Amino acid sequence: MIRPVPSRRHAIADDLRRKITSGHLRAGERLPSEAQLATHYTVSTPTLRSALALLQAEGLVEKIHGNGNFVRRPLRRITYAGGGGAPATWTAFSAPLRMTARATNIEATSHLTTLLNVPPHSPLTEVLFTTHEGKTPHSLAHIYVPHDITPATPPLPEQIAVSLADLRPPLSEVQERVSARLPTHEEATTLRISSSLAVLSVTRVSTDAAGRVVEAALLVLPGDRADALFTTRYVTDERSSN
Amino acid sequence: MIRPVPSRRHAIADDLRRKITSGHLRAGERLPSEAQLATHYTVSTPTLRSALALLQAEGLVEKIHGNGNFVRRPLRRITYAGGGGAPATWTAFSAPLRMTARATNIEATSHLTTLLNVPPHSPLTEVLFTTHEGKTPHSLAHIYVPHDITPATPPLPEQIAVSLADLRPPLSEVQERVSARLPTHEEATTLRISSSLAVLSVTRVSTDAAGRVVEAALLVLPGDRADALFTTRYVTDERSSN
DNA sequence: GAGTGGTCTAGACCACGAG
DNA sequence: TCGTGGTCTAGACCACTCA
Repeated sequence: MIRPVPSRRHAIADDLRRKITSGHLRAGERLPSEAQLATHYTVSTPTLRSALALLQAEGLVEKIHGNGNFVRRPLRRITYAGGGGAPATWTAFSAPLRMTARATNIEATSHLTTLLNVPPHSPLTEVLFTTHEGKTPHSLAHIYVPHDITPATPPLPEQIAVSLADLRPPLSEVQERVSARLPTHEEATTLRISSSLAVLSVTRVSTDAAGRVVEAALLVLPGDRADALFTTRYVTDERSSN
Repeated sequence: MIRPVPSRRHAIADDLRRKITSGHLRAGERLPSEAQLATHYTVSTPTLRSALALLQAEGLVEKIHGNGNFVRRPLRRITYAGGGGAPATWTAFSAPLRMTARATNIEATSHLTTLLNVPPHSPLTEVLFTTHEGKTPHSLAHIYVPHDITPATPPLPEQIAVSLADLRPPLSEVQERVSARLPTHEEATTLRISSSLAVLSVTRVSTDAAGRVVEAALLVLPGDRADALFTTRYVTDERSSN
């Protein structure tokens, strides 16, 4: 049942992977051109390219059109902390990364109406976040908040956190749906990842005590450097202290 | 910035996708052979195959070597309910699917020792679960339990649930780490999915009130038909400021 | 054995990036 | 402009499935 022929592209990918992980090829270094590699391994270009595609899908190699193939720098792993949590951890990323935000006012359409449980054309504030480590993007987030909840002033993530923490009917439930999929073309280019590298997609819906959806967030995290952590604690019924 | 050339393979994939979703090609139906499709679209076989690879990665098409390409049956979506929860929902899947289990006694090695926080060579019970809908596998789970916790009798999931629910130091914390990645070759063949289809990987660690790890589970779910749901409820402190 | 998909070749031509 | 990767061709041969 086990395939005895590892196929050339896997053999080549294994060899290159070993050279990368063992340090013979260093982070950020440019690989020889595909033509050179093809002659070195005595395979045709399509075969060599399929070998590189494997490494690209693993996040080990980054291809830059017209420039070359590069050993991907080992990026800091980021952990999305689920469960909302205290306002201090609302940004939900364990490490402080450079963050950019851009806000626009939109009207609810299609799936946003069902997600936020609002009538069509309701005014919403859409905030697009991206986090970066250096020049490389780390994550992508679309956050939607009903317009009357958004502070009129700059929509930084902390602002939203404060707004949500100060809600008069306080936040009562956070629901997070997590799925794994391949990125859309837009996500792949924005995150600078291969379109064959899996992404972690988190849809977060926060509801206040009155049952109103006060925030919906669509997060996209590259699978090779991000994961999500959910911790559930049980209060044992023997009301065990603090 | 927008690519004006949709490339042949995308055009072909779009056409086939439309035919599938619109019902012109029905679920379970076999597509024309790759050679026929290639002549129909007047492209070479590698080009046509790369178009099929796109659909395969989306979970729309299943390739069966030596047999043909088939329209994938729309499978029931399964939702993994996070947070452990009551024993009744311990199996953590919303729909009752056919489930098979196989148990073996092993000794803790490498990352299992760190995961379960036990010394090397500790006796463990490993249970391998697979869930099926009909003939197609739906999920894959490796569950590890310290040997002295496992009931000596058949290791069905309910048994484990009961064992954990009856622990004398009760279960106090469940931690779940979720990531998105491509499947290993073994996972891809076991789940009968393309190795380019993302999977959702959940590592669950359950700890009792004494701080002992009583269960570790490694779950693998196909990204095209599974997601994980986490719900966090807040006990609102009613003397909040106004 | 007939027909299917899986892998690979040895080129060609196009699109992009840097100098 | 030049070298890079991106796409595609028109085959060949192998491996698998089913009758």
